[in-house]
Amino acid sequence: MPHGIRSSHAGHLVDTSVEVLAAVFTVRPDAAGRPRLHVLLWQRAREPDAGRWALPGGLVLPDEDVDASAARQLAEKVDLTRVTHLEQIGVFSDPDRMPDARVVATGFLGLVPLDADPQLPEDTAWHPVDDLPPTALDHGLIADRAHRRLQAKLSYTNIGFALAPATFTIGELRRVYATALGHDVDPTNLQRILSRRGMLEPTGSTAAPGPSGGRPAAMYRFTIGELRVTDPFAAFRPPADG
Amino acid sequence: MPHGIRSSHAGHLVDTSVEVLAAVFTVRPDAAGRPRLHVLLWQRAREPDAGRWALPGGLVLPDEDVDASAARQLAEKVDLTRVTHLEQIGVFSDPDRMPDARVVATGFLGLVPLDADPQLPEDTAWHPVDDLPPTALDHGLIADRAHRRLQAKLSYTNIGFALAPATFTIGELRRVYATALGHDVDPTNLQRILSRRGMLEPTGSTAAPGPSGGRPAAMYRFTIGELRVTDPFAAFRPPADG
DNA sequence: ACAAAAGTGTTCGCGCTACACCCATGC
DNA sequence: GCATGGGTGTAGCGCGAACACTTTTGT
Repeated sequence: MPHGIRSSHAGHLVDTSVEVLAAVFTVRPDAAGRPRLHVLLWQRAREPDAGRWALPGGLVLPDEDVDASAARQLAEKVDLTRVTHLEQIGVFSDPDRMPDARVVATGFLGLVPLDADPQLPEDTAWHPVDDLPPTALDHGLIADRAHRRLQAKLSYTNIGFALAPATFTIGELRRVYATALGHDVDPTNLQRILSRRGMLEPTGSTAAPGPSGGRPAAMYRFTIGELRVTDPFAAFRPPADG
Repeated sequence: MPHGIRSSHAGHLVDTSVEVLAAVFTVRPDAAGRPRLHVLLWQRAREPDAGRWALPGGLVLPDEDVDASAARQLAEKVDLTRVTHLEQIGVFSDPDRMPDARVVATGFLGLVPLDADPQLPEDTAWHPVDDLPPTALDHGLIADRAHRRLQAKLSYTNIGFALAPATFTIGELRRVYATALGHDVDPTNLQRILSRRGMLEPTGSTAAPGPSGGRPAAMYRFTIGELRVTDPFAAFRPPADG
């Protein structure tokens, strides 16, 4: 097929370029010390939308695909190396999403575990998802879509592994799930559902109790370190025998 | 930000261009008269991959987003106007997916109802999904991903509306679901599941019985003509009261 | 009457929620 | 002992699969 677009649009010459933008989520304590779901944003210094907060990302290079590009730019630009999950959310391609340039963006959902502590650049910070500052361009929309994808996948996949620390107690895992979902989660059921699905494994060791005592909690880890669909069909399953 | 990529790759000058490719499915009888799930393909006349079968699509124009572009190209190039559902599947961006040009493709899942009868161009035809001819480039991969997305969504959304005719009997709808899923479906359960979810509505009229008799079937239609998630959460539902 | 096709009723099992109850530790 | 937090047991229920049974037509 063709060798690129170069045509007139609204009066000036336009190339189509391709960028990636990642909404990277993690669970960590907010200013008040309560666990919240946060997104990584950096504050734009230049127009368009100078001063507003943007998702990390940038142009895709000629020798990389969009997935590799997203991983690379998170590592290079905001020093995120422990991105435990990264998946495409969709293409954002409104012709007017950026002024004076045609840039088609691939949006990503990224996840960073609770026990990672990346050194963020000066202009970069975690922001609670339910209290975002003014966002640049369509980045708020992308973050919202990614957030909803995360919430949905917590139910029918093992995606929690990517938010949880390497090992954890059921109570800690409960707080991660409750924070990401935005509502309380019963630790009993969390235990049993993930165990039945074969996603949870005791490490054998136990955590030290708090200052006021309490039974020491058993430590667990996820058995699988990549996304799996654990609950594929609700209705219209294939019949029992062949 | 930027004004397009123009850089050296593997020795020659490359622009990044953006195309859409749609895997459009429909249920219709095959040569032997049995209902099968088909994909729309056209046979390439030129290199690369001349003679192989390709998904319909093409370059995105400067003043349209990718979704509008996919709809437009299906209407213009293969005369598909009754595309009842069209959704993004993902971005296919391997740097070497096309020789001598950098083209990033957005893949789509498209659906055409059973009672549509588009006039296809000469080089274009429906092909059974489980018996595809040699496909061009990565188009087979895109079709496969779209097919799996369709199968998954039949379970937890109302996406069947986009494959079914405007009105139908439960038996006809059963054949549509069974064909798209690749296994038999119990008409009793199909009825009740879709009815409980509020997706099905009797028209009041009935279909004429076959030549050998039988109780005349009631006609139904889908209540909603766009995609809805009807079965959102399996596990970790929000608690009953606030 | 009989065959054919549609629709209804019923049983069963599984998975998830909710909640009561039992266990282990620090003070 | 008692408070604190972790883990176990269990009842209930909603949903879906499977299948027997009834209804309505044509021959």
